[in-house]
Amino acid sequence: MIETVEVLDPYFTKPDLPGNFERAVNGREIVDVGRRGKYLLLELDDGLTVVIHLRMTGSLVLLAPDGSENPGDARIYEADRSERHLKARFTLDDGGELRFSDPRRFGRGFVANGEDLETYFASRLGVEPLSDDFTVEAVAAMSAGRTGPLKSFLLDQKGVVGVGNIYADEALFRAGLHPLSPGGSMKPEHHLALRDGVVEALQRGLDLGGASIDDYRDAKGEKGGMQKEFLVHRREGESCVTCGGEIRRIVVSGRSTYFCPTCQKRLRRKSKRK
DNA sequence: AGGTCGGCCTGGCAGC
DNA sequence: TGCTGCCAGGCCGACC
Repeated sequence: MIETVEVLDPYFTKPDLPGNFERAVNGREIVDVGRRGKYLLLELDDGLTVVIHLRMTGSLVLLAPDGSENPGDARIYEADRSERHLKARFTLDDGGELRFSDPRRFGRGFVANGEDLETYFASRLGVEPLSDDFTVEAVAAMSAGRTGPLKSFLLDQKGVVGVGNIYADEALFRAGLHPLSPGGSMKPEHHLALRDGVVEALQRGLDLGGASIDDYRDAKGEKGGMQKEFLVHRREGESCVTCGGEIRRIVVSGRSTYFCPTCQKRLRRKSKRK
């Protein structure tokens, strides 16, 4: 049970007021924990759901009641580290503590009922890439007619959810697709390659516990290992693992984008039928 | 309507 | 040393 929640930075609940968030959460039981896209969900015993988005630098760390008995533990390291940027503290009745901290103040939290949440997600989020719904046909359907670059297509959460800048680069490299290729230029073999590239890149990230470039830590305060295995991301000037050529960096829709010009061939826009 | 871009934020770092 | 300015990026709203 959550005994109390303290919102220490009103930005966390913006545009709603911290008091509303606190009143809705205080004294409630967490009956389930879930996720939709990049949104974390804490389902409460009265049907409401706490929704938290970490954005880039937010972290949610669970301090166990016995955490302090184990100096040197990553959780303790993380507790110290998060103290400076602590935005919300959930005090649990077992003596544990759930902390949301965020140096850049981009992360947000709010409370919503099931119906509102469905509406909220329906207008923003598409298919889960690690579900059975992420088929070749789905990729074909959602990319059809798109003229914008593939990179933008992957970053758009209304198509596939959960893919951010890192995994978009890694997925496109795995798929052998150029980030500037128009979404609608893909043929069936490219739909398959892109689907597999996205799934492989995300699965590799999960296996390695995520990518900790600067801030990312898991709920126990541990770093991930994905950043050590980037194939292209943040590797400008380094050698391609496949062909040995030079990795390039360009900017696509305002985001740094890394790719291998040799392995990732640019597709031409489909010409209109006469 | 799809696509693009700037703004929100702050820490870290390069450059002077 | 200390200042300025840029970069990082998920999402949103404004604009074309």
